[in-house]
Amino acid sequence: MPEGHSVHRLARQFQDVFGGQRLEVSSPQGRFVAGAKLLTGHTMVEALAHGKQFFLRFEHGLFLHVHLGLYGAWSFGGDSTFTGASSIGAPRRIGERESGQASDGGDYAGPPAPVGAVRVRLVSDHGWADLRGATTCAAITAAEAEAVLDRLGPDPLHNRPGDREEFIARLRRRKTAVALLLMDQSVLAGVGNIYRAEVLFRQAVDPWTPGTAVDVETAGRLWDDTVSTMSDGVRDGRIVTTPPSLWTGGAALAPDADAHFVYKREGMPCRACGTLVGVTEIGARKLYWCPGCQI
DNA sequence: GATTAATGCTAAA
DNA sequence: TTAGCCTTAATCT
Repeated sequence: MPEGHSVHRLARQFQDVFGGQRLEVSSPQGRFVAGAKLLTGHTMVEALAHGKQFFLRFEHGLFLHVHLGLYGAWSFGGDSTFTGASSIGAPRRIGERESGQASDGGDYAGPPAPVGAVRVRLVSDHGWADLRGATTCAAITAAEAEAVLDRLGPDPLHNRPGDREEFIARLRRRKTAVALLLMDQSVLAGVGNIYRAEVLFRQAVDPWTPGTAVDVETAGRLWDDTVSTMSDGVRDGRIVTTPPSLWTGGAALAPDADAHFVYKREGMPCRACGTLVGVTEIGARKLYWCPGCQI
């Protein structure tokens, strides 16, 4: 379920806590035993994210490739060089949250016994990470990693030179509905169902507009707003697309009920115009939108 | 205790 | 277009 911002946070956390560390790699669940053998005992030199694809590069040239899919998640723990145990990925209660077994003392005695179906366990001298429920988990070569990246569109969280123009071109090349194109990872890498709905609302774009009918200026605004809202998501560790003025009680943090404009708000009045928010299925996913604002 | 839905994607039909 | 993947939390009986 995580969108791109969660995967970028993962890459940052893996770089911080495992970068340059020699890792023991195992598969308590048993489904990744062969891959684990190829990686165990090697040093993780770099953690990378592009869209929702996640890679760990090891010093001998192989990569661990992970895609969390709909319900994958990592959980962590370790000694004081870790910021405390946490989990990132599918919601374990509300968004991403601390999983509660932080060990902040200096008496780290190794990882706990695996709970549930742990596909991969990584263990360093200072901590551990467990992966559950991922769609993709593989040990691959540099060429194979390159092939995965080649299929993807620009990632708004990288926002490299030329990315904005590339997105605009890819969006306007196809007559598919813009709501589908925003979730097409070859057009835009990292956006999922929440950012899709929220950015379309914020930019007042009709979700059924064909890509070919989106003007350059509007396409540019979609990119810019995606960069902005997803960057906030990386910083906050949750998706908040509403401004503080809409948070009840003047709260410093957005209450969950106030965090979105349309996502999961079907039947409730639009925060801007009062029209009831609608929901429909498109591409086997739910699309939320305001029939009043997004003409 | 059983069922369903979820921030996703692939491959088969 | 549909089934399936494989996990958890929330929502039912």
